[in-house]
This record gives sequence, C-alpha cells and structure tokens, in this order.
Amino acid sequence: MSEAVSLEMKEIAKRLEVANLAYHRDDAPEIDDAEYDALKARLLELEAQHPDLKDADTPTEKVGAPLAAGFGKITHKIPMLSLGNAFEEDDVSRFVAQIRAVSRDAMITSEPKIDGLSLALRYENGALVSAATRGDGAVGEDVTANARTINDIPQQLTGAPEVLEVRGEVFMSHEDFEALNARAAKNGTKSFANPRNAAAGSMRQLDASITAERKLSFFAYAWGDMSEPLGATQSESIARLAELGFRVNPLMRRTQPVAEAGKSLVAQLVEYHEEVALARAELGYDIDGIVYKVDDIATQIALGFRSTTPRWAVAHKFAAERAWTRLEAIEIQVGRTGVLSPVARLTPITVGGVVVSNATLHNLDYIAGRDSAGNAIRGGNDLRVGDRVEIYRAGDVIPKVGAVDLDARPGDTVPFVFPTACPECASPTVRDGSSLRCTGGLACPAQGKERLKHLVSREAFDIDGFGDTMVDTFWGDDALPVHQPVDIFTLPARDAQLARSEAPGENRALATRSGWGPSSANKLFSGIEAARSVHLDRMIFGLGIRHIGSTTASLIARTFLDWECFLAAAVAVAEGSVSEAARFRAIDGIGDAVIGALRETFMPGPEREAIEALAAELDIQSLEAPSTKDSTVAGLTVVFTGTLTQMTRSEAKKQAEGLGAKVAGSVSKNTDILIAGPGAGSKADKAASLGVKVIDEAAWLEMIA
DNA sequence: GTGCCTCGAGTTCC
DNA sequence: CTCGAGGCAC
Repeated sequence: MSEAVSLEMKEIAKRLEVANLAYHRDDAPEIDDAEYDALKARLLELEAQHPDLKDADTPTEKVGAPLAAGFGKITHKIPMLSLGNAFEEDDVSRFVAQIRAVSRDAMITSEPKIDGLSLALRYENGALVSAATRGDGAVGEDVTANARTINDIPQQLTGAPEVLEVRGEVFMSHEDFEALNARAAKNGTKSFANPRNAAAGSMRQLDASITAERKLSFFAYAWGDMSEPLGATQSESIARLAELGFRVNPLMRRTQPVAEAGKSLVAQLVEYHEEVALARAELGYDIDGIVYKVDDIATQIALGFRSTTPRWAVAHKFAAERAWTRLEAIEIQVGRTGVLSPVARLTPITVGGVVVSNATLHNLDYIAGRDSAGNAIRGGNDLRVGDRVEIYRAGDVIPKVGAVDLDARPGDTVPFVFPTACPECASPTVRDGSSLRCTGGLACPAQGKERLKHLVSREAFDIDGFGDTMVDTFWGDDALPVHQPVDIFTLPARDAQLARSEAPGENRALATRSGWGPSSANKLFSGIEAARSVHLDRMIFGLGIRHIGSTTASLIARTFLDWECFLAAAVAVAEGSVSEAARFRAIDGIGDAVIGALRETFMPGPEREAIEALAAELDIQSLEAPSTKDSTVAGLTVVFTGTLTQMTRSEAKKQAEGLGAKVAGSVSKNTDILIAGPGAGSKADKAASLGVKVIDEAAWLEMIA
C-alpha cells in the first residue's frame, strides 16, 4: 500500500520537476497551469497523509511556489495603446491628410518600430520604482526586478520631473540572440525561434538572475504619466530622455517643411521607410516597420484617439515575409454561432521567424477564389488539397494563404467540396452570406461547447479556474456533466451531493479524483462562487446572442440597468411587442439584425429556459442609473455630428449618457444642443434653421467638465 | 442607394 | 489581425 503511494509521489514529483525546468529554464511550458496546480495539490495531499514518505528534496517546497505566484499586476495610469497600421503608401497619405486637416504645417517624426516588447518604467523623484509590461493595455505585469537587470535602463535619474513614466521597447540584439542560442545548443537546452521570443521569454523569468544572464537592450521612445511635460514636441521630449540617460534610437528623424525639402510630407516619409528597409539587415536588431508621429504635442492632443489607437501616430509596416509550402488538408471547425470555418493544415514552414502549420481559410469564397459576385480574391484561383501555396503572416501575426501555384498543381486534385452536413452534429448546413452555417443550434455539440467557452471568457464571466480546458473536461464528464451555462453554477452543489452519496473507492467527486484533490476542487469552486456576482453588461454579453458583442451588450445594459427590465423587454420583443422593440431600436447601433436575434433567443423554448435557469443561479449586478446631480446637461437631448477629435463617437455618447443627457441620432425641434466637429454637414444646417444651439467639441467638454 | 465606420466573429502562435 | 455585414450619414 505505502509502496504504491510512494511510487505515485515519486512519479508526480518527477513530472513537476520536468515541468518546472521546461517553464523556467526553457520558457516553454509542457503542461498547462491547471494541470500543474492539480499535480502539486495531489502531492501536497499525499505528503500530508504520509509525512514519512516525504522527499527532503520535494518540489512542493521549491520552485513551485514562485511559479504559482506569478507576477503582480500593475494598472497603467495612462493606458498603453497599440498603433494603427499602414501597409501601402495610400494608407500613409490618408494618415497625413487627416493630420493636415487639423494642422496645416504639422511636422512628423519617423523612427524604426523595434520588434520586442513594450515596457513602462515609472520613476519617482528620479528613482526607478516599477516596470510593467503592456499586458492588455490597461493592466500589465510587474517585471520591476527583471527590468533592473537591464543595462540600458537607468536606476536613478538626475534632473527628472518628480514623476516620470518612460515607455520604450525591450529587445535582444542579433549578436546576443545568437550567443544565447549557441549556449543553449551547447547545453542541450531548447533554443528560441527569434529574438523577440527570446526577449519576451527572458522578461518573463520569475528568477531575475536568469534575466540578468540574458543580454537585453532598451530604447526609450515615449512617455506616460508625468508631473510636468518633457517638451513641447515629440523630438524635444526624446532629446530630453536621451539627456536623462536613456538610450534612444539613433535613426529617429523629423520631416522638413515642404518648401525646404522640395518634397511632400508623404514623399519624405516613404523615402525614409525605403531607406530603413534597405538598412534593415545591418541594424543588428529586429524591426517590423516605421512609426510616424505628429511632432507637435498640442497637435497630438487636438487629434486625440480612436477607440484603441491614437490618430496622431501610425505604424508603417514592412511587406510581410512570404514562403511557399504544401496544403496538406482542409479541415472544418464549427464556431459558436454555427459558422463552418475551413482551416488549412500545412506542411510546417518558417515564416517571419515562427513555424506555421495552420492557417485560416475564412469561408467558402476564400477557398473558391471568387466572391459571390464573381470578383477575384487571392488571385482568383481556387485552393485544392495538394496545392503548393504561398503563406504570409497578415500584420506579422495571423498566418494566411495567399497565392496558389497552378503550375505545380498535381494532376489528381479535385476542387474542395463543402459538406452539406455539419461535421460535428450531421445537421444540414445552409449558406449564409459567404459562410456556411450548421442548423443544429443548441443540439450541435460544437456550438454548445463554444458557447460555454464564450460564457467563461475574459470579457464575459471570466471565471477563475474555469476556462476552455475545463469546458472540454466537464463537457464529457459522466459524473458531473456541464452542457449548458447553468450547469457550471450547479457544479459545486452537484459535487457535494456526489461526495455524500458515493461508495468508497468510486472517486467521482472531484476531491477524490486522481489529479484533482481537495485543494484544486476548492479553488475551482471558489472561482465559480465569485463569478455568480456578475455585472449586467457581462451577463448580456455572455449569453452569446448573435450580433451582440461586448459593445452592444454594454449599450443595452446601460439602457435597461437591471436584469428584470432587460428580460421583460426582450421577452416582450419576442412576443411581438412593437413598443418594446422600439426601445431597443432607439439605442444607437441597434437595428433589425440585433432585434431579430433577440426575438429568436427569447422565444418560448429551450433557449430562453436555459437563460432563465442560469439567471436564477446568479446575482446579477444592476448598473448605476446615470448620476444626474452636478450635471449641467441632465435631461437635455444632444446630437453629435462631424469628426470628434478628443474621443470616439461612442465614447462621447457613453459619457453624455452617464451625465443624464439623451443622445439622439438626428437633429429635430426636440434637440437642445448640437455638438459639431470638423466636417459637419447637413445636420449643422438643419440645426441653424431650427434655431438649435450649436457648439464645438471644446465648448462641449468645458460644459460638462 | 452608396459609402464610410464600427462591431462581431473568426483565427495563429507564443 | 482580417473580413463581412450591420447601421448610419449623406
């Protein structure tokens, strides 16, 4: 008996050691976190029961602890946004035109876009106090200890503002990357695919002494939160960062006035882009394009932001690397909404530094090479299994199939035939636009599973410990099946019931299963309990109703404020109520498609029952009604028109509604204020003829400040 | 009716 | 990141 236990303990200990090495030293996790935690929990449990068998060198008391702890989180005071992309000269022209609409003589800086990872360094009274990765832009990981090991990052600044957040890129030079991989080859450890991965892997080391051994570099190129401005322009600010001791990119340059240069701004930018592209191989580090920024900071502020990208900067990417390989097979996946997506299985090939073996094929038309109107896409030729195809990574990320080499097409290929039945549930498929769709609905297991994955995803319920893998695990679980949303929330109770009723040795309750143990089970259950309390917008989004994504879900939640109101309205819509449908339609961005989807979802039937059963297990948090006190615009009807520069239209609308104003789509005699940005057209004329007050964006912001 | 623009839904690799 | 399509402005 104790021999068997001892054997199991040794076995688990060995697996943990291997996993630790793979994770820490090679930055290539062999098992996922959940599995790791489960193994560790099991070993801890056995050690508690059999202290005599405990190994003095047990992994439960070593590296496991920091691994489980991971990195702390840092919330960025100012979000770290990504940049919009330009691929063609046309995109650059558009960018420049947009800027010149606001400032006729704007100058633009150009600099190489380093292919590494962004870092935000916070200095207080000159001392480096924290370093954070970009993360999702709002919250990053605390990598301060690792950042301190990088030579290019000063620990102490003299003459800096009291608070200064410096942003830049951590990267590994080609020289250091090759040396690192040579060392890895000698030691027989795993090498890195490219410098970017090596830099990212090194930054993610929990043991900063390992980061210190990897030679990392840092270029400063921007700033975040600070107590006083660094300069009036981009170039001045960068020069100031260099004075403070930061390494800045030597290739940074500013356009010249058109009259002096004798060339348009666009021509100057494109020339720089071409020059750097030619020098790319000799730079000694990886870059993936050029970043253009408006030099004058007041103009940057005037241009403002779209929802996720600034209007005053853009990344002009280099043409993507391309490579040829063979299309081995076309497989069909079924998505949450029942769309059948073809995926290309490829003979693995290296493109842009990573090995690609799959690529999306989008839909019917993409394979056929022609859209339904007969226009050529991808060169106009169809794809067949066995073809030699060109692969590139769109935006240097998503692998895609480009051209097909017809000369190399084997003689025995046949056009790809889309299935007439769903490969997962055998229901008939129907054509819907350029896609095929499975008609199985909730009866299709693929759709059911994908819906659950959507429900637990980060933007929806975000259940700690219950992600995609757990959906797969419990979907096929005989003792504790999870087939619809409510099953997740009844899981703890069903497990408790099982534990009470089962005979010894049955091991169907989670705490008694191998690989689980009580602590893993409890961790999962506490994640589920915490998720019961969910905000209305996340709940509506989590339902996975067609056409209702996170944005639309928020808009709806903001209108109805609590679950009962929303449910009653949605049910009324399904029963044909025109007035309730009108309440939805009055929301900006909601039209026939969304209303049709609501109607289908809330018709009497299994789908509505599943939603009501889920809601009964939850504590759905209402949204706050707009706080109208202290608001100068409460109760007013306002309309936005033209281009807003400080925020997007939907942000402006959200903010106005938060202050109790009603935002309408068009001007009428009921309109109180028209906020007109540049390029306002007929609405401004109409407002004038109706005697409606018209103000610009700045006046509006002042009014609500 | 036509042309933006934004959103939703799909996907890869680490 | 990309594509398609929904929704809105003109």
